[in-house]
Amino acid sequence: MVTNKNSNRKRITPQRQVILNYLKKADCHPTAKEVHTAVEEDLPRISLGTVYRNLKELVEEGKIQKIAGEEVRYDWNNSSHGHFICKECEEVYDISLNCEDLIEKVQVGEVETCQVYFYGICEDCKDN
Amino acid sequence: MVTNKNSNRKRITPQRQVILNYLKKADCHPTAKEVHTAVEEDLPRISLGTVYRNLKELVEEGKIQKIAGEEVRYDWNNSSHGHFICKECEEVYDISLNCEDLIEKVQVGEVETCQVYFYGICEDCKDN
DNA sequence: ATCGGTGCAAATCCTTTGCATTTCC
DNA sequence: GGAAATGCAAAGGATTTGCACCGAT
Repeated sequence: MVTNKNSNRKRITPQRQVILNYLKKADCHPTAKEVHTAVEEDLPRISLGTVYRNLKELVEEGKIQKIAGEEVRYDWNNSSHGHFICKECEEVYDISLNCEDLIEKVQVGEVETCQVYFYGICEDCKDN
Repeated sequence: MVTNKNSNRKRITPQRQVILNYLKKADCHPTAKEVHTAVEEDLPRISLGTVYRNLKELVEEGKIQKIAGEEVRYDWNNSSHGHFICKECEEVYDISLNCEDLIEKVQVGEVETCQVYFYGICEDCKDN
């Protein structure tokens, strides 16, 4: 089930490439639909289904992160960080933190990825 | 937006009561559908829509937690803790940890709730 | 020629919602 | 009595999937 390096099963398609590149450059946390809209500029014929398929695989490969807030969003940057999600405007902010300390506490299994979510009202919304 | 003690707007219905009691007693992390199936024993006519409505309100009141893993699950226990989610069997384990330390790092807004997820393979699955 | 990936559209699944009815204060 | 909650069924939205076709090895 694990991808075998010797097998040339997985292809790097332009679609996959464009999606990953977009997520790398984007300093936001787009939804699948937003990714689709964005990559359509480069690949006008790309379908939403393909975007979903590629996002799923990129997550499984660990190249991107899936953020499960009120809406599902995606994030490049597999470095250790959390997310603050504003209940008001639904904006997502990156929060740098060290997950290693947390992972140490886990005994029930081997941790592959760690995600931290903070929910609240962001400063911008509080000021209004 | 905060529930006003003087207003008698919110009713404590048997449905709400049964749902909350079930979550309190259950030492698992049920999905909405599982909650529905469970409470049907006490309230045979309860609808899935009502379960969703009540779960949503209980989350907003802070009485229960919504766990957004691969599937959405619910959890009583508002004490500070995280969840380990097994990629293989999808079992959810409680991980006790102190969120306060994490919350201190957040500058972008006031944190109301904090959730920590660990993904990996649990010991049970690894042994097989 | 083959086999994985794609586009398209239909199907599926989860959750929300409208509305008539019931329930509780 | 009247607001709020319910049950039911329909609607909505996000994601997945089946299938014929395309493209790279």
